[in-house]
Amino acid sequence: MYLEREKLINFLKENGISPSPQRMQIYEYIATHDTHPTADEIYGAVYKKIPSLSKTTVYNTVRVLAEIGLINELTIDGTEIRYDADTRTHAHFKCTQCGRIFDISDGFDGNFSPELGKNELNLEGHTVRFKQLYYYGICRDCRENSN
Amino acid sequence: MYLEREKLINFLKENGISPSPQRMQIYEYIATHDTHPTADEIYGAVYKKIPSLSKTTVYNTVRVLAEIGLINELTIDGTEIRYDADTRTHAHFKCTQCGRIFDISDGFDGNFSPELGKNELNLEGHTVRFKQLYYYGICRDCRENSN
DNA sequence: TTCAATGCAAATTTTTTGCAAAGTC
DNA sequence: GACTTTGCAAAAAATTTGCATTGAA
Repeated sequence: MYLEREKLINFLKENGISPSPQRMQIYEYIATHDTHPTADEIYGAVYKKIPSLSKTTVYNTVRVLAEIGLINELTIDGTEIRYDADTRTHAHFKCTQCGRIFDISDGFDGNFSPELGKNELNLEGHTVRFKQLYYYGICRDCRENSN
Repeated sequence: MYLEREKLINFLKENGISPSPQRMQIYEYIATHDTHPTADEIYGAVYKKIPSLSKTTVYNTVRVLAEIGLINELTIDGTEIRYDADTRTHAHFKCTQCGRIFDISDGFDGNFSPELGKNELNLEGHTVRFKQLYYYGICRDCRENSN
């Protein structure tokens, strides 16, 4: 589902950016954690492997990775940006109690077109490049724990 | 579509919060501007009518208004929260060129259930209270101006 | 006079910017 | 050697917090 090392290196090179250890590790961390980490969380984890890492590099890298479409930015929170290496269109659910963000494979009505993101669409005269669907509520765990 | 003065006062009182001039003006500003203003923009505008206004009061007020459901928070941007007094479920389109945010009356596929927000829904075991659909792209004006 | 609401100042959090040092082709 | 990438430090932007003052019932 996510790019493996070989393909990642090629994809980066095709887009004119070099596969530095920092970039490889940052992408790998995002791709292997479905927690939709923030820049700070990415930094905290990758720092253990590359102690010289700076937050500036994390911010630079996630911007570059988002620009070439390797990851998506999630703005489900108003005050921090989260990153997702699963670039197939899917929705997200945020539990307002525990704060966790869950992937939702499809809109609840079965109509959250999974093909968007590849094709441009026209919406009331505007050209759509991308969309995000966010749900908010109480997750299963929090609901059951409160019983 | 938006609460007029009388109803606003009653609604605030019903929810145990007093209809102070600050709260009235802040709600009125959001309700009469479809620009989805940020706290800073609200402050800049309401400050002209209430020069003693502080940003803390703006932040306090928008939190309270959101809690009682008078306004919605938009997190279409990752780094700032915008406010919308139209609490009917509808989508938003953000132009990545000019930065403006447009109301979209309905999802492009006609299936963005307008009744959500009133009824709770179950989604893969989680309890949904609220949802937001955000589109990103180039607005009509920007597209035509670039020709 | 009690409690809620406001406002100032400082602190916190997230992200961005300027620039020098290090690495790459 | 030119160009890219990194990392530090400082700045900027958005939001929150502590607390004293004001205002209303």
